[in-house]
Amino acid sequence: MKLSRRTIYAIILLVAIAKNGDSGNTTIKEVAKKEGISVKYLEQIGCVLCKAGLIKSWRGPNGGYHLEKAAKDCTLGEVIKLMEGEVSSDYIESVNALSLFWDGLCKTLDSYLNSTTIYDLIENEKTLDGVYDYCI
Amino acid sequence: MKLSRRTIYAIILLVAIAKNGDSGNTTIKEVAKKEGISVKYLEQIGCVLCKAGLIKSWRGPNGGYHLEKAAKDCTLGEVIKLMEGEVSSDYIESVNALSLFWDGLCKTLDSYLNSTTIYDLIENEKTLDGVYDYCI
DNA sequence: TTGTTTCCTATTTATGTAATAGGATTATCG
DNA sequence: CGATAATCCTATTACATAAATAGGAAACAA
Repeated sequence: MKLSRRTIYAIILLVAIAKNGDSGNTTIKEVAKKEGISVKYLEQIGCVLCKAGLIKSWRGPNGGYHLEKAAKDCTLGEVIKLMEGEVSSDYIESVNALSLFWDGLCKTLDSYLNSTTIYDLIENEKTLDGVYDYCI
Repeated sequence: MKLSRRTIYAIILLVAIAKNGDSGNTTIKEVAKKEGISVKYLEQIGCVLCKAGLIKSWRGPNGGYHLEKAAKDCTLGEVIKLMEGEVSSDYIESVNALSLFWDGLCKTLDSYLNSTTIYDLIENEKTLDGVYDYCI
């Protein structure tokens, strides 16, 4: 019942890319440095996100990443499923007493994760940082 | 986002103990054999549950376990928290964009886990096994 | 051609789970 | 008392996965 760093890094990367929007490319090096993450490790994660079609990449100078779809359409459920893999329940499903409970748990989790997007995270962050979209 | 075997074994053990009720003691050996779990491993788990006050033990011949409180009052939240430990969120909490999301996730999970009890699991199992409390 | 970026693959290191092992303690019963 | 049967305690091993490191290949711009 925890999120691996791999997944958290992926989310951090997506948030960084989304924040830049179309104003420019986001590079691994830049994000890794700012967040104190290993460049080589974050590279691998960028690669996975790209293969899965969540982001689009360009190589070479001025290269980097863009989001493939709008931040509002990128759910955490999608990201987490990609990074953590399918919830392996091979053993738990063989336990009769637990199968209904487990199904319910998965549904509860999914509905929460699929209703939160990268866009939401950026909004949350703004609130915490005391930056608002409007002024009085 | 998975349950360790340790936790599943603990739940299996609690269910077995609850099923016996006051009709007799439940032993590790008996449950381990029936469920195909290592006796020595299940012993360790029984010990943890006992220390935490979820079950009560007697040693020696005719020894074994009883529930410490009613199966309806034994929530899975309690059991899972005990076996899996506190959800370690040391890193995730330092990520501003994720803190609100994480809080919400924990609340969602807790409310589901705390609303399911060992008693519920036994009822679920009965349903699956085609055994009902009443007949038409 | 040089430099900068993503991409690919292999290897190491660290960590925690699952299981094994051996014995100590407690209690029953003949 | 002595044999037996159960929980309890602690240490160690085996295994899997996560996290990180490493070296270079491919793509691209100036």
